[in-house]
Amino acid sequence: MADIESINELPQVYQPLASYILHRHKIGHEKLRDICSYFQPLKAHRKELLIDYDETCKVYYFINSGCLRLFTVSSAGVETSRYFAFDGMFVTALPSFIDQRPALEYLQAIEKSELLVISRKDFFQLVDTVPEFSQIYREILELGFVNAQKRIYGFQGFNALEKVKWVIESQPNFLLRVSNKMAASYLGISPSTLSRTKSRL
Amino acid sequence: MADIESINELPQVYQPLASYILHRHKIGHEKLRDICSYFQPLKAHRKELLIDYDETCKVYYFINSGCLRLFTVSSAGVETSRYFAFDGMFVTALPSFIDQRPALEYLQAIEKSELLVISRKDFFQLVDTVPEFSQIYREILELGFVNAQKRIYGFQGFNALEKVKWVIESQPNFLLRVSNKMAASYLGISPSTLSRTKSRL
DNA sequence: CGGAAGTGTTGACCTATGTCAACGTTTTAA
DNA sequence: TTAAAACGTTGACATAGGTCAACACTTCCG
Repeated sequence: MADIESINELPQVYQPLASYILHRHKIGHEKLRDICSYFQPLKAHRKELLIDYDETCKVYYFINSGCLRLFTVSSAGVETSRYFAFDGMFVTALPSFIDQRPALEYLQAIEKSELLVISRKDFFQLVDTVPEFSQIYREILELGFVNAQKRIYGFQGFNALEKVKWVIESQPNFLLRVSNKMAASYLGISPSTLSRTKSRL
Repeated sequence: MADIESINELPQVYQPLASYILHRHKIGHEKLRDICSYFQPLKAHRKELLIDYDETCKVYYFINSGCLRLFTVSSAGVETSRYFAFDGMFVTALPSFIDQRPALEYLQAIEKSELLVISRKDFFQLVDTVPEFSQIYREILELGFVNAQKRIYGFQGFNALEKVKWVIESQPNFLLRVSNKMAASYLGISPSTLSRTKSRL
């Protein structure tokens, strides 16, 4: 049980990440420590903007606790929520992170959050030198892809009621954790309609 | 220019794939030949089903020429088109391919198509043994993820006119190559609305 | 503690888009 | 080659859901 013990040797702040990795891969605690050493703890307060619209994204975030949201604002000033990431998940403005072009979206903490940050340079160095981490990145991409697909297909031709049922089904805590307004902008319906729909469940 | 010449040494049927790889990576022609050797040519006729709903997907396709479509059919019998892949693109029922569970979608050739097929086993063997191919898989996933995101955000809150403009902008040949009915089911609008919208452009 | 700002809910009304049907044209397949 | 099926377009009509406004409740912050 060396791997399990090795979690406890690590500083508290790395335990969610260590747990994330060990949950997916057999990995020695040396390597685990090494991976963790590239991540810096960071606290973000409610509503803090982590990536701005024109910014090129240079880091990846892991969420120890809290919630981050990716969103855009249309020319008419309407916010559209793209994605919500919760405790124990990786998140960044991925297209910008990959291509090093302006994000064209915002990344924001919507609750007080405790994060780990890794620079893009270190991230890809881990990807290129640690097979287990390369595998983790692959899994993040696979999961991201599959989730994006699910979202498209979950929405395609669905009416408001079906969308709400779908989100309750696929992310049971979502409506409890996220404000109606943000949830509505995620589901692509108006707050009024979301409110009316929930009352009819 | 050994790499360029090496394309011409390969059988005709592998040239689009070789071109795809060389376009993205420096790679010796030995390795290139080796990669190609895992792919088998396959012809598909118009409307041929390559993956069925309950089937677990065991292969990846590369399209030499033609067009493949991923779609589902609702309980009410309504088809929803999920994705169209054209010449020079990789495509499969990815969630099923990754997790080896039933596809829950159909993969169909909508034109007479010339394909290359690689088995899942060989695919992942290449991923695990050829760094360039691992990189290619990563790029497929990244692109797939980014495209899926673009599609979500391209659709979020857009009306019919905006969706049509968006698809013309992001995939100029799409409406020329795909029937109105399928295009409509991809855009999440009715064929009537698509027809009316196009006449108003 | 108290005023201000933000949020959720609900009603009234309006509009974009869906449904259905008719019709001519194109494609399919024997 | 031709009959049958599928498709694209268009009109008439129905409706889900958007917008806007009012109001109560909660949260924020000086």
